Amino acid sequence: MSENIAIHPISIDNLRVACSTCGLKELCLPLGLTNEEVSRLDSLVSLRRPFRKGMTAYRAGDPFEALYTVRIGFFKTSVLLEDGRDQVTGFSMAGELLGMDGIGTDTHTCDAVALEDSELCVIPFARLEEMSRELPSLQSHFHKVMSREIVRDHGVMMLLGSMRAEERLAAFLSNLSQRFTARGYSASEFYLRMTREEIGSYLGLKLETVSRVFSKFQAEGLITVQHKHVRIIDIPRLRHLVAQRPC
Amino acid sequence: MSENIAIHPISIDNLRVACSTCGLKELCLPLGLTNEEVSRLDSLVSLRRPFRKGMTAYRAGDPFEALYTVRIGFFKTSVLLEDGRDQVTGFSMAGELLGMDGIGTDTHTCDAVALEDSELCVIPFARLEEMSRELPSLQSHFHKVMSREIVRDHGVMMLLGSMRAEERLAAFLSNLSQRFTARGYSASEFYLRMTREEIGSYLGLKLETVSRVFSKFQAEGLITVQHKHVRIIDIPRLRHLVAQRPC
DNA sequence: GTAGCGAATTGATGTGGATCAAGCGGTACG
DNA sequence: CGTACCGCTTGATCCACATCAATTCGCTAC
Repeated sequence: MSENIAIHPISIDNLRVACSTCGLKELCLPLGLTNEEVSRLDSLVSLRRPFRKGMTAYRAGDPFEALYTVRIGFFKTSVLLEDGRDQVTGFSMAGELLGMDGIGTDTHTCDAVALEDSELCVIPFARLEEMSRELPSLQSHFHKVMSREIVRDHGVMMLLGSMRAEERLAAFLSNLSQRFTARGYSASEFYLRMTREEIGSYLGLKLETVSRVFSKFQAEGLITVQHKHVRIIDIPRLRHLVAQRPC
Repeated sequence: MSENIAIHPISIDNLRVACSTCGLKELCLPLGLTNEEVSRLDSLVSLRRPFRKGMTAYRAGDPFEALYTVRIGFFKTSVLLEDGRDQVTGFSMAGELLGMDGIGTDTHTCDAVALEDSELCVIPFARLEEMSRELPSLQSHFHKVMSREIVRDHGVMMLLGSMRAEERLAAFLSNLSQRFTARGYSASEFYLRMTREEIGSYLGLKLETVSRVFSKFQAEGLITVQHKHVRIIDIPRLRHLVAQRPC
């Protein structure tokens, strides 16, 4: 790609990534680094890849080479059972790190699929390890990101293991709302990028149940839903629904 | 406890840890390091702490300072919901790393409780990060361990989100069997350290259901169970039960 | 020994969410 | 412009697991 730099300024812009000028700096890998450190990251994160809706960033079984951060768009990750059942393990939005499942065995163990037209920054993992040996704050931040992924997974286990359908969906909506807020979007109004079936898979419910609970929440004046468009009317009450006593 | 060090030589022996002479070298943090590197670890992992059954290594909310590896014994980790419901997120046995949940926020997010008299090695985290900047193979191995924890969590999500009770218990037993094998114990015969209720919490089932499925497996000649003692009669068939078509 | 208690088993009954089924709205495409 | 298909909603029925309840087992204490 470097041969284009001098020739096509526009595609340069597309391919050249600079963490130092990226709007996601505060959410993404550079978090907590000094300006000087961030500019060193620029040499590490040198490639950006576009994905059309439905395209796969990596699949279970693919050799692991790089981590990815979501620059634009929305991804789901899912694991497969031999018999075809699959389980959505997460949804990733701007600034979030993708691909950490591959580090342990040098092979990816899940699929990452774009839920809308998206763009990922590519972070060659060997170089990330190298650089994090030199930049303690990068090392520290990377460890924190992995740890938070573990904690998030524990939250999902809690949800799947001991919450009822309504609590699960309330937790899901409330989590999305928080993450949109952190990105400067509305806390109360957003478009779902995933289908009812994908939500259901993530929450351990069937799509019909997801749909019914949406309708119930709407009937109770908690939210309005029209297809993918959700508006949360009463955020405190939604939060309160999570972790309610079983009756 | 430190006031005893100079006084009772025996307790010194108890407290001094040497990875280089530890039988768990092949399972634990030193995995993949050269002898020379392992001896550098000895200075890092300088403390061993005993726990009686029921004691807590750390609780949600505790400040995070160190990781732990299980030297002897068995731990469970669990997260709590405000209303008192709790979810067992994992069981840890010899050589496994504990406490990674705390890295992300410098605060532990779950409880770790000894299920039998146990011993943990203490790994001050700041020093682990320091040393892993100097020893690439330690860094790499630590990243792999964290990644595998994420992958394991995905497996549990799969289990909780899309398996039936029998598949869950079969997966659980088969996983225990594998881990005991890796530690040189029998693959087919072992003692459960946890109660039916703890198994149930981990698997998203009630203790009565766990008990019933145990009985059913026994009636089918798959295993024998007597309280905590389990003997797997037909390991291939047990494996086959996991990820069976839904009917 | 036996009293007391927590863990486990087993049976009877209840229910939350799955499954099956029908219909609708939106949209891609010939 | 109509047709086909996908995603979603909603209703009727079913069933896997939860819940409630009664014993039993095995351990610890005294």
